[in-house]
Amino acid sequence: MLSSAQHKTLNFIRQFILRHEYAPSLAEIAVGLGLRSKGSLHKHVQALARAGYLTVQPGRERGLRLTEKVEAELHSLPLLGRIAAGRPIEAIQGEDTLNLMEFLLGPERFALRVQGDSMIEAGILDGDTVVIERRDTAQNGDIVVALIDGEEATLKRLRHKGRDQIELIPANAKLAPMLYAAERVRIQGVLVGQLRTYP
Amino acid sequence: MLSSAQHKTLNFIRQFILRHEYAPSLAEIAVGLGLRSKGSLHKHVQALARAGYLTVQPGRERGLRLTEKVEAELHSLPLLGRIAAGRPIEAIQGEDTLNLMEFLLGPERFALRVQGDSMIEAGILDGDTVVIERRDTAQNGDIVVALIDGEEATLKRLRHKGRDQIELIPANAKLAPMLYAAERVRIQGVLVGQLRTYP
DNA sequence: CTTGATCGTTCTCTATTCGTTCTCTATGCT
DNA sequence: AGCATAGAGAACGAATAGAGAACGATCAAG
Repeated sequence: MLSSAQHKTLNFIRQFILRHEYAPSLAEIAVGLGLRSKGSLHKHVQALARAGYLTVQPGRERGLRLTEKVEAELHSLPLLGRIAAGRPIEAIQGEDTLNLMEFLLGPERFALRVQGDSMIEAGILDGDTVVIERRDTAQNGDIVVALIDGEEATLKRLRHKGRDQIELIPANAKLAPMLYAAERVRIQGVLVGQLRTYP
Repeated sequence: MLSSAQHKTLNFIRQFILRHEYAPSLAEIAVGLGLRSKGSLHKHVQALARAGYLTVQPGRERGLRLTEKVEAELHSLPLLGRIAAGRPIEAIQGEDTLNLMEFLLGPERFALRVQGDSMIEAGILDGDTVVIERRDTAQNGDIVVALIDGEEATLKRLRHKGRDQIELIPANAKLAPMLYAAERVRIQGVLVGQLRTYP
């Protein structure tokens, strides 16, 4: 495992390479990390090379290369910034890496694969994977996994109607909301995350 | 069996590693647990090591490591199955855990936060995070990060029109496709993944 | 080929962080 | 009471990080 300083160094290098398409010099890393000398930096880089995260071409200027191991073993991706139509990618200040684990993992969470188009207008498509946090209550507007009559499970937006009715609302204009007596509906969990891969 | 204090200690260490990708120091654990000294913590850590939950590299700073078994739990979610309207959750045979790292991480990938609604009909909403794989070519139908005139970056679906024109197509009926001379458009990467969290 | 700026490498020195160990005290349980 | 467990606090030495300077290699421009 990497020390704190090594970790920061590696992340900076990763991000620099993605932005510039060439490796940073030691001095540039030092500036980027707020250091005033590159003596110790050299040690960190060597340690990273020894640990297999990058290769150095000794003596060569900007001779750092990332290994494939990096992304596979770190849990994070460089977060380059914000993209909006019509503007260049802007850096998001204060955030530079996205820790996927922290982003989606947690106690009492599980994943489900979504089938069907009933939540399509909420941006949840057929084939997406959703992350659910196990909970037996939810608030109006939450998207929940609900079990109806102990038989049918479904992913819908929830609304409490009065004291003892529950409405499950699909996000699809073609489908109608469904109204149930509260005792027929058991909430199994609340949607907390979602992910999708593209082929 | 772990004592209450040991359990809290282990949980904190797991959380810390999840967030930082390196181990906490004893002092950091102490702060995290609300302790004012690290004397007894040392005992707990040793006990956890003896019980097989983690290993310590004696003397080394931040020398705590989670055991493989503990770490594997940390990287994945249980994948309970498939959910569709009108049926109970069905197990997906052959798959029972979802390893987030394999799912979205990979070499030459980075993340961007999406701003705007131009891809809303593709299920990409304002505020979503997209995972981009760096590539300079793409196929028809791919969703790409394209740099126009070296100035504007945008996330759109790509279509080659003839030999030297490129069309960038938003997924929003309110917006029109844009046609550019091929040399004005540089492809920076291709969309390979997407994630979203719900509050 | 020569030149000069850039860059990697190495070394020494210093400050800080950190693990480890002890002692002492407080608390809960049988 | 007796015992096990937990925490406070201090002290020590080891590990680590950083500053700063010096040197020689690298590389692009003339």
